[in-house]
Amino acid sequence: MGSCLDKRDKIVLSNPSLDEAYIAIKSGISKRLNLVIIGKCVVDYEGRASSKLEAGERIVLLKSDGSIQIHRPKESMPVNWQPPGALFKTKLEKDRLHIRAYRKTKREVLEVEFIYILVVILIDLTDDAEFNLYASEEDMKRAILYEPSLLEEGFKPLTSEKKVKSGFIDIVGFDKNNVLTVAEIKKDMVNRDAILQLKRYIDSFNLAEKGKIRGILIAPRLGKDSQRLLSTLGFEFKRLSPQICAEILKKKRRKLMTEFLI
Amino acid sequence: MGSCLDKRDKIVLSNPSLDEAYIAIKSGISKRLNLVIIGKCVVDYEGRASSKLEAGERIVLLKSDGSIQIHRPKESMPVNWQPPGALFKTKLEKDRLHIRAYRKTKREVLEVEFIYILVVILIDLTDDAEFNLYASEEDMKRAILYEPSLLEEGFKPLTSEKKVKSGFIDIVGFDKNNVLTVAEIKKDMVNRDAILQLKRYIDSFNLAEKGKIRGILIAPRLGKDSQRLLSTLGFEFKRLSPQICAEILKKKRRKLMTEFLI
DNA sequence: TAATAAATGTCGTTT
DNA sequence: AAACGACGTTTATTA
Repeated sequence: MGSCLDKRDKIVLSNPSLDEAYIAIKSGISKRLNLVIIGKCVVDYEGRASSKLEAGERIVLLKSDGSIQIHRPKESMPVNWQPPGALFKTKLEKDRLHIRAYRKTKREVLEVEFIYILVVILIDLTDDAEFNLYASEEDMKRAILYEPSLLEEGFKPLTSEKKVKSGFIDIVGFDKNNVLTVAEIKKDMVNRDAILQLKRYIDSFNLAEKGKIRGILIAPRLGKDSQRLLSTLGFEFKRLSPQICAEILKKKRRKLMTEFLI
Repeated sequence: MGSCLDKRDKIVLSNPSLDEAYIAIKSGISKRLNLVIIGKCVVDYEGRASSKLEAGERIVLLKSDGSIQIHRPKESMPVNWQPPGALFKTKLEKDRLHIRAYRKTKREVLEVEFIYILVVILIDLTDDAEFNLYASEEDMKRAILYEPSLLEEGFKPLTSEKKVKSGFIDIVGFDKNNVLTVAEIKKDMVNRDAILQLKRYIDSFNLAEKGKIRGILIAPRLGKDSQRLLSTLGFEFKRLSPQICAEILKKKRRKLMTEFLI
């Protein structure tokens, strides 16, 4: 019935016939778009367990990575789903629109059988943003500059960012024995790349200094395989979780607020 | 821009202005409808943890029970969410449409800040259907270990899992005549593969024992073609439905709870 | 590929 | 509201 087609790869159908919906959904799946389908359906699942959901009106999400979720009007979790990597097939049969999601690896099948459809949306979404739980690397750096003992007792940071040939160094300062110390922060596990990056930074200091430089990798975890490379290069690892940094920053904000009020 | 209003309590807006979207969303929240909002947004969460998601295009689901989920175009789990019982508030400010979901009990706040909106759907969905989940093979095994008579009167199971060369045996024990008994569970029909798997398990016992071993296949059904192979190998079939196991386990949970209280 | 541990787990049940 | 267990848990990491 209602249909809107824009410059963007987007189609919105309101109260489509099953035929119209079928054509749209089939094309959406083949184009790997994201689909939202709202309608009355029956859902069957067969795999690790089996389930049967009788007819009712639901919101179905098909994502471009091959994941599917069936949402009832209540409850935060989908009543049925299939993780990424499922293969979608759709067909029109006996006045029902079927969507199947297979997962070969686990031998799981999810089938949604639509009796009528209220809305169909096909849309191409762009989302490359970073998701930071607790604190970003930037936040971790801020926390260390505010509370240098997070890195080590007696650590004295220099300017927050020092440019060297190969990029920007996260943290530069002097330890309690006044030894030049360079640190690289990672919000996830330290891997080979992070260690080599720190090496490039340290190599870019001039030769005279190089012997006296401490290299430290700061991260919540050290990859098992990275331990050896770390030792080889003579670097150190300091465990620091984004959670703790987030709390330090929260405390800092509170402190600033209090001081302001005095 | 595009808008469709039908007899049913349903509104679909395609490419609305933030003002149009705001009016619709506000009314949808107050009427406790289900909302689907697609658009570019920034998401902040502060509560048990904290998180920040930079701008990107996402699908946001607001349900009538006060739950909210933000879905990125990939990944089956929402990147941010709030369980049922949250309080939704929306406001228009500085060319941004804000939606906040508070959970007083856990002191959690989720904020979605829309930069532009591609689609808004308000819809009243009806879904009173029953959802039935039937047991998995693992559940069937648990049920038999809890209530061995499901397999046979007088059956005494041994350890829950016995490792043999070819894998793990589902059930091992002694029958009422103290004959060693090995059972393979299938939640569907018994087929050729299941029977041969049981054979491999039994073959992996040492020769001296082998003569005295009973082999039993436990499943809701026995495949027509499998009867002959079963007889040839001297195995038996015990009908057991996942539904019954599911009920036994439910009873067990209740009983454990009661015993705990004594 | 399988085993193990953590999760803003969620969900139901009972205290 | 808090505690405990189960889940088609999911997700990530390690062997």
